[in-house]
Amino acid sequence: MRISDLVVDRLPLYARALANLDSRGRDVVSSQELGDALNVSAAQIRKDFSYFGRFGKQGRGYNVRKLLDELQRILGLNRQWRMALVGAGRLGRAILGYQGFGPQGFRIVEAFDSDPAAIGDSVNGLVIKPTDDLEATLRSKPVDIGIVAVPAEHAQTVIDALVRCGVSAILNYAPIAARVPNGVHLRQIDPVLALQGMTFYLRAEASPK
Amino acid sequence: MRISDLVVDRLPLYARALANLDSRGRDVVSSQELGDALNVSAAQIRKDFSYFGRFGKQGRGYNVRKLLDELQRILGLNRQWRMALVGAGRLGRAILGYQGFGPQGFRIVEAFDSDPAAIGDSVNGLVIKPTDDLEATLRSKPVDIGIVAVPAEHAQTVIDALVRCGVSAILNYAPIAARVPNGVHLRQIDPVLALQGMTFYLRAEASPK
DNA sequence: GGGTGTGAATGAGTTCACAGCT
DNA sequence: AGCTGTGAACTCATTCACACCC
Repeated sequence: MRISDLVVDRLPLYARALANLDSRGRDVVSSQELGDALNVSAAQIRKDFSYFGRFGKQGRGYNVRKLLDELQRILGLNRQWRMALVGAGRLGRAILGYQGFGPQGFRIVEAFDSDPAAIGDSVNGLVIKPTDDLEATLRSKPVDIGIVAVPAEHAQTVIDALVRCGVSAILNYAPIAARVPNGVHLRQIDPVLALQGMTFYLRAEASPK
Repeated sequence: MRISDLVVDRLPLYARALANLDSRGRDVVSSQELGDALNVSAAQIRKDFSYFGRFGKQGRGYNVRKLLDELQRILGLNRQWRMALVGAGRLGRAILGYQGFGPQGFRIVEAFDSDPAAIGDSVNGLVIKPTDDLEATLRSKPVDIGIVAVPAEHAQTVIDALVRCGVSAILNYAPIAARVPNGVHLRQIDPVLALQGMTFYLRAEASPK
């Protein structure tokens, strides 16, 4: 059975909320309560879970620990994921320094840049390699996920190279509408787009008369 | 008439593509061609535009410059937007240094942090003020948009403070499901969620037998 | 009583397909 | 001939509402 992207994208949200509850010692939760915390309807949550199994107990709710385990298994969060970063400029270095990936099992194991001034630098214990070596490096030591933080004009080229190395999930920070072949997953981090999506409403509301 | 969020979120994408075409000297484009470049169907694009007016010419297509102007007007991109950043740690400083906001009319005009060691630092010509002064500062010199880059545990408090100051659009980098009152717009930048949405598929595909 | 799991009903969003302008 | 603009058809997603179980 085909599960919608929208459903899949909500699962990590649920997992995060459950991890919070778990760390606070909570052991049972209802779809209602979970939904209130996440701005999602209780019915939505129950339906989403129902695609994967029956994890709750009628009259009681869900066991937090058990449900969290299930979600982590479903999402593949119970293992380490190896990532390669391409582009080690300002943005790339901020990504390298970001402390939020590790605890969630995401580890950057290679970093590339094409600027001779950057190559050889050691950031957070990782030595920056020349982008020219990307294909050779990733073919001998594959990664699961690619992170693209190069200027817009080079992003598609880099993405194509990653795909050639068998990377089938890419997190792209460059502001372009990237193309990837079927079977390759792509997510976009694009703050400007997010801002522009909001100014539409500000514009409308800011004119009271 | 009520326009869907999904439509609004595609408009900036169109605007960006048109700006590219314009800068390359192109002056007419069809919905087909625009769609091919963005992985959106031609019908979708025509329908999206139709909510706002009739911008094309049958048999010819759209005038790039004119359509871009219309979209910029609709999205409010033809003016400057004042933003306040809260949280000037690693992430916050990377945001302050990001070169992509300015050219699109987004300017960070205030930066706050609660760490005494950070307060007073000058980053990119902007002096970091204590978060305690946030409300006083923003009440006397309002901003349009707030950017939140504080640790998860403080994010909701900061968001509430911004809302009290009349900020009605917030870009949140903290990994929480934030709550905002009706009429306040919120977008989330959350790379970990994006990654976790992809590992679901990797997990499934990685087990061939 | 309380809360899940789930078909059925509703609602939203996208695509179709074609009339009509250039 | 070519491409827009748009109702109508369709597909996909969410909510409803209730049988069922703890």
